[in-house]
Amino acid sequence: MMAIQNTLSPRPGDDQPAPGQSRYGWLAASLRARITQGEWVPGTALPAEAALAREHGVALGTLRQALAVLVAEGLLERQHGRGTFVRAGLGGASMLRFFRFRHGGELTATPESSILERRTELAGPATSEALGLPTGASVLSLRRLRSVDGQPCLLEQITLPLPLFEPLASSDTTAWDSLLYPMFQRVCGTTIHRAEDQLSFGLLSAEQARLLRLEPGHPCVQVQRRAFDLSGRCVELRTTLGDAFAFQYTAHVR
Amino acid sequence: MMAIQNTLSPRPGDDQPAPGQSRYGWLAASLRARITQGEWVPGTALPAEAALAREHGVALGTLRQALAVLVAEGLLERQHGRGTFVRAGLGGASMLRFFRFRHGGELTATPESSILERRTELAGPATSEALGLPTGASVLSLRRLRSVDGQPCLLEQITLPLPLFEPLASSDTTAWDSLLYPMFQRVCGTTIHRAEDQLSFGLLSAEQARLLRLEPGHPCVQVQRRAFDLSGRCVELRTTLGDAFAFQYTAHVR
DNA sequence: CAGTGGTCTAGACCACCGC
DNA sequence: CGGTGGTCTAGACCACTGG
Repeated sequence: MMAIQNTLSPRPGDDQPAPGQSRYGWLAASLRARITQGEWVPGTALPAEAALAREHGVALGTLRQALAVLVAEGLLERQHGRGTFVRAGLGGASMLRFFRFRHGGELTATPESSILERRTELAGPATSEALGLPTGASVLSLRRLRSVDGQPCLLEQITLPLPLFEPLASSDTTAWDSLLYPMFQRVCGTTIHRAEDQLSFGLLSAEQARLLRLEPGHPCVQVQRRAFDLSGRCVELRTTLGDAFAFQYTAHVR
Repeated sequence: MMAIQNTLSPRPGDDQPAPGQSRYGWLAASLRARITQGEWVPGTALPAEAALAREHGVALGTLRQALAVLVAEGLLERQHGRGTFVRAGLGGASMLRFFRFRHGGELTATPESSILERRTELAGPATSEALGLPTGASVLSLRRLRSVDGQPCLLEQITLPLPLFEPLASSDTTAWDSLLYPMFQRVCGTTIHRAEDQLSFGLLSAEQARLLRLEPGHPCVQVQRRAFDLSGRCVELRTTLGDAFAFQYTAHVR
């Protein structure tokens, strides 16, 4: 005998769970879509387990398994007794995980930021490939110097896809926040959810050295970042240079 | 009314689960202990879920939750249809995650190894602290050069606690494997389960440069490793130096 | 085919949070 | 206190692995 589908069909339109997938996997995908499409904004709470389970016509355990997937992905955060929340994006000065700079005596929380240059330009083949843009698309190109106590410490080159970051193409750069990601969120509605940072080593060019107040040829660490939004799309390319002697990072193996 | 304990008491000696802990948490701790004490050797399979659940007098779901904890810790590995296995320790040349060296044209799998020096010495305060040894304990100190195609690439200083690594104090170092961790496992019965690598930057001393066939003052990356066995005890300290221009690493943020 | 882990259910009860 | 997520049970059935 055929399995009964469910006498009261859940959420008209997303009835049938399993082609080749598990039910919780399909459920997770369904919830993921509702999150990335902004049905629940970062920081807000989802409906309770029981409500979601009823809505989708599954057992509590199955729903919990789906939520566990999204928690593991870093999309959700659960708090006992309070609820299930969509996680806010990257907040703090995440480049500081690679460098230690002194502010007076203590370690810095957030360096100051100053935009040296802002240009609209056409993306080269590598850039448009990385950002998933058509060839010849427009991007916003930024050069930025970050300082601690007026002392320059990090030099950055940032590339942003342009239809998306249009609001930043004309606003007053001297009024920008020192943290870009929360501003991306507020001004462009784009949440930076995760990033991949590729570290390598090099020597400063004359111009780079001048901006960082170091000697030409001074050793530096280069961080090449690709940052992704909630839906997994790459929405920022960034190259950061900092004094190699300020470099410090701890990696965990296995 | 008091809860009935379980008419057939499971595993005499470890009856009572919950002081302040969940049952699965306590179960996980119990299984973790049996693993670290060698009841199940790395690579071997545990009894089936059903058997373990019966043995401990818990429901299947609860036992699965306990196993999930140990899987997340990297202690166990589960394979659908095959079984649940104790994971083997770190195997490959894990330092290569930080450097790219060329072997002919391709990237290297495993560099050759040569022991430059082996000494038994007394641990200083920092060393005995890190290894959890009493002050004045003996340790084995190694200096080791690793090469690709006869070209030196990594210089290492390794410190091992001595009662544990006694078999290595006298054996012929020229016969040692190029990978130490599998040898630790085979010869000393110690499994290296995880490690913490602290990266920083520096310049080569004259002697270091000579061994690596670079110039004195050449930029280098220093990896300070603390490696841990299955029970979480630190059993190796290692400092590795390599050409900064060969450095490359990708970090994932959030 | 027998044995393993993976999925799913429908409940009960506990622990935490905030009002 | 009511609402939230966390723990636990006792089953049934599915999917993969190996002989």
